[in-house]
Amino acid sequence: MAKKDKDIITSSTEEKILEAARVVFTKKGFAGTRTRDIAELSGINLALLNYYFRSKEKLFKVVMIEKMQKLFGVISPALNDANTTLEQKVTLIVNLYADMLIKNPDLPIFVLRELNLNSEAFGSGFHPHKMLSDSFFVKQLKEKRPDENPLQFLISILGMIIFPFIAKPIFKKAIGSEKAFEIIINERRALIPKWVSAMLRTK
Amino acid sequence: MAKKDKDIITSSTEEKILEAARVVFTKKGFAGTRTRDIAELSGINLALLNYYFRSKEKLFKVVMIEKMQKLFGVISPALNDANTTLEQKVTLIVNLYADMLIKNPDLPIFVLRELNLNSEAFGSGFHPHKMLSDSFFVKQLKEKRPDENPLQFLISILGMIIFPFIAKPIFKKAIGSEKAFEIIINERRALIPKWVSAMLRTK
DNA sequence: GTCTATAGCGCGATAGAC
DNA sequence: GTCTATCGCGCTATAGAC
Repeated sequence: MAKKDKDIITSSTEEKILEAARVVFTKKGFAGTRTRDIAELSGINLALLNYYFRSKEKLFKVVMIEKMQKLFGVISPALNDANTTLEQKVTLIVNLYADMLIKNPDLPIFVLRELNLNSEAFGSGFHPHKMLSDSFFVKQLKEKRPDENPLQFLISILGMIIFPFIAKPIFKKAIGSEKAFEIIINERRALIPKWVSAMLRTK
Repeated sequence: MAKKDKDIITSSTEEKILEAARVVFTKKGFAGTRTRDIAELSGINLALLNYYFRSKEKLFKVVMIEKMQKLFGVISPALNDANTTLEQKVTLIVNLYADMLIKNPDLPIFVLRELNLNSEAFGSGFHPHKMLSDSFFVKQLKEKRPDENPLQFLISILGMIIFPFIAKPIFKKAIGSEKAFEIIINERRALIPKWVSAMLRTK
């Protein structure tokens, strides 16, 4: 037991800081965030934040890794299920993302924003591209479409379900309320699998 | 002639500052940018930046409006051409975006990042959703698919062509070089129109 | 118009009492 | 562990000479 039992008996203060950090970093990005705002929101003092996490950057990295795992880990079980067809996997992936992203609409723009701003700083440790490329899903795509790059389908599927959350500020006015946005997303749960099936049938 | 001829005889200094501002703001975002960096890159002094643009924020807004027009304006002529079919429009839109985004790969993440960070600050003046919703392209979509929301197709088409540029840091390692990325995008010039045609034929 | 110098403030981080 | 107070730096913006 190398890590003590910090995972089980989580320090309440540490968790309060983390929870506030998640909110503020997500909303304002790393550069736009002031540690004072995190301290205030968590109801503790600025000094305590540095006592627990040493620096703004170290605190950010904890949040960033969490968020990346959330964004890419969600579909991991679906990608590698040997007992489902290609079409079933697409349906599952789309629905898993729809569920998770409706609850966490800012997650994709947060992760992709920070990855683009700081290309190298967070490359270590977590490799989403391997998770995708080595998946059973990609293997099935190759079998069905041996002459095409499976990445092309992958990009399209992820783009169709994730992009609306990133481009929300643009479509917001065309859509109206938050509720209307959710209706659009919920419609896509059925539309995208139907579309992808059609894409997989083209010659 | 209300605007003088500034459009023609552009002040060299002003343009030098603007050009540097485009580079730095795009790379680091508004919050991550220091006006000192812009001054240094443009080869002028920090004071001169404020002399021409009054403040960091005002300079940013100039750049932001430019970039938004570039991102959403490219397809404007294609969207409203009364003499092309739905399929032809899709092909044109995809190719116009591929051309422009290969030359400006950071443009989408820049605009969407800043719009998401500052939802209200840049809403005034430019309304991409109207450009899209009121277009002849959407009218044609409605005719072909009267029972479906044309926005659903629009989101998918834009997502398929724009998303890879936003998610580049993720796929980068799976793809390899910059050249390989461009090959993927160039393949999509033919793939996406073919796929969208199939989508439009589904029942 | 362009520069140097600096005002004035807000930031991340720390010292040190409790 | 938690606080108050403060350091020291770097930022945007401006004053003022040329």
